[in-house]
Amino acid sequence: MGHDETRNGRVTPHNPIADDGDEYKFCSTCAFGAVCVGRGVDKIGLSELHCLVEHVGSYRAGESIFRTGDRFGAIFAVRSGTVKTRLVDMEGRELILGFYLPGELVGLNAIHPEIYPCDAVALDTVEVCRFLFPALATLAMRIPQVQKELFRRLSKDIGDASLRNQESSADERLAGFVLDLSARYAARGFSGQSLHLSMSRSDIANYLGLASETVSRVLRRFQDGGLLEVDGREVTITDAAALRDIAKNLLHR
Amino acid sequence: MGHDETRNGRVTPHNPIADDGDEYKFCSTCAFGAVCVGRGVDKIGLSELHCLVEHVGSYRAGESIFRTGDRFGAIFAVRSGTVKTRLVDMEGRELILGFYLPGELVGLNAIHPEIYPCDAVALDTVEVCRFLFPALATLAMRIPQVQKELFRRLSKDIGDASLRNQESSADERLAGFVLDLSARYAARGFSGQSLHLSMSRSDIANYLGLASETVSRVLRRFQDGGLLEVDGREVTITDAAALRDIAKNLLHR
DNA sequence: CGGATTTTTGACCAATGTCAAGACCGGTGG
DNA sequence: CCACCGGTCTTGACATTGGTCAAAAATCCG
Repeated sequence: MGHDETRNGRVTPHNPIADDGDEYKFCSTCAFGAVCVGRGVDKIGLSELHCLVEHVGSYRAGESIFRTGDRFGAIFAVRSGTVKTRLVDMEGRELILGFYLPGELVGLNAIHPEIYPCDAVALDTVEVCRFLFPALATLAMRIPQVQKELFRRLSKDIGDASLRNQESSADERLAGFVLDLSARYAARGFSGQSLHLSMSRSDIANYLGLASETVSRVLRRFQDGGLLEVDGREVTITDAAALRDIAKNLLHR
Repeated sequence: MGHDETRNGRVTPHNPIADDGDEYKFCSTCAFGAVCVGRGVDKIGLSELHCLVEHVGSYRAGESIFRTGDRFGAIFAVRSGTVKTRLVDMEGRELILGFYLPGELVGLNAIHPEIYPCDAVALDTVEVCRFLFPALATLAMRIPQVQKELFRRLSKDIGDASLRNQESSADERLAGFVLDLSARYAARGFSGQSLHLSMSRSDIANYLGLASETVSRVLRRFQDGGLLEVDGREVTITDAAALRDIAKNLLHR
């Protein structure tokens, strides 16, 4: 197979993977880490949460974790790899809704319609934790921190999604995109300095509402301007301040 | 004051207002209507929910229901009028995040940061119900339907917001905008045929990521093409099918 | 190595933004 | 009642960003 070779050596930022945790520690990059780590969930609550989780995968690049129209039954926390969510319209065009890194939750938008309203597709080798939603909701009724964490995650996704809607130039979008990815890796303890884009240029373009040619051109311009180094899908940020300055109009968090 | 004169006569689609309901019926357009109406919430749960609500208002056009940075304490259901949420950046430019009609919930994006991440501003005379969030969350731990309804609303907002992100032409956006408003009025029992835009052209433009001039021009073109009648802020849809056809690429719900 | 796919680059063009002027509309005060 | 005023809306002329098309280059993978 060879797709998990990075697990043997040093964990690199290029293929971050959450450790498995145990009943008391839980996965360090886990979606519910905040619930468990140092926030006083009692051991019983924690182990109940742990019981409810099921590790699934690996998925290979291109495989679906769920598909549009599937009955909603669970939300998924990414353990390793990157997931994209997308819609495909009748003409076969794709619309990318989001990218999910280790520690992030996929499927929260499916609670309402009770079917998954999009596909979730692995961009590389992906492992996830599955939380059966009815069980999670039941647990949330007994453990306030679980309920709170769910509300928090849902609310955050609303804020993030609505912030993405602002009109802005290609430069702003790209700068914002790179900084956002960087911050999200950094938040989970990985390098925010140099990052691997698991998605194609056209996925990025689609997600940002641009043409893939534009993504290429802007990245090149950023590189020429010394803001970052681009080598294929490896990106190293060399002037974060300048990027932030370009993206500043995207009034973030 | 005279700002609530419409309550005396026939309720018009131009200033829809939710009725006050009672302990068992609840406001007919209430945010939690679905919880209460015909879904088997027991009378105790219902009256508890009712106790927790506080009617506030009226706000006049331009007044704020909450402001960016205020400590988060409550979510608001619009009872009458229209609310917009917006950010204002350092240069004083506005970014419109959304419009809220009677029956819709404002403030769900504030749960996560625990402060309101935007202003909520009345566009006309507005009345709201205030739900103190801690109390609501507590109630949600005892009444499954309340919890479920909260999850549902949060999840729906994620879906709606992320769907707004697709790149699309000015025509598609405008057609989609009008149809969306129309459907939302219709869902609450008001006329979806003819509607009043409580917001200025520049608010619409800002929300859709367009210039206000473009909004004017597209509306004019739609009118010339017989798709709708525009008279200032009054819009009557005359060819919904054609509008749907234009907006079809925005793969909706 | 060879074919497929992705990415880059260039030339061109259209959609939409910007700027500016004028029309409209509602409210106010003479 | 009318004239004026401020804001909003519309319309026109023009500029610009970024999309489209096409081809070359790079990369991937068997």
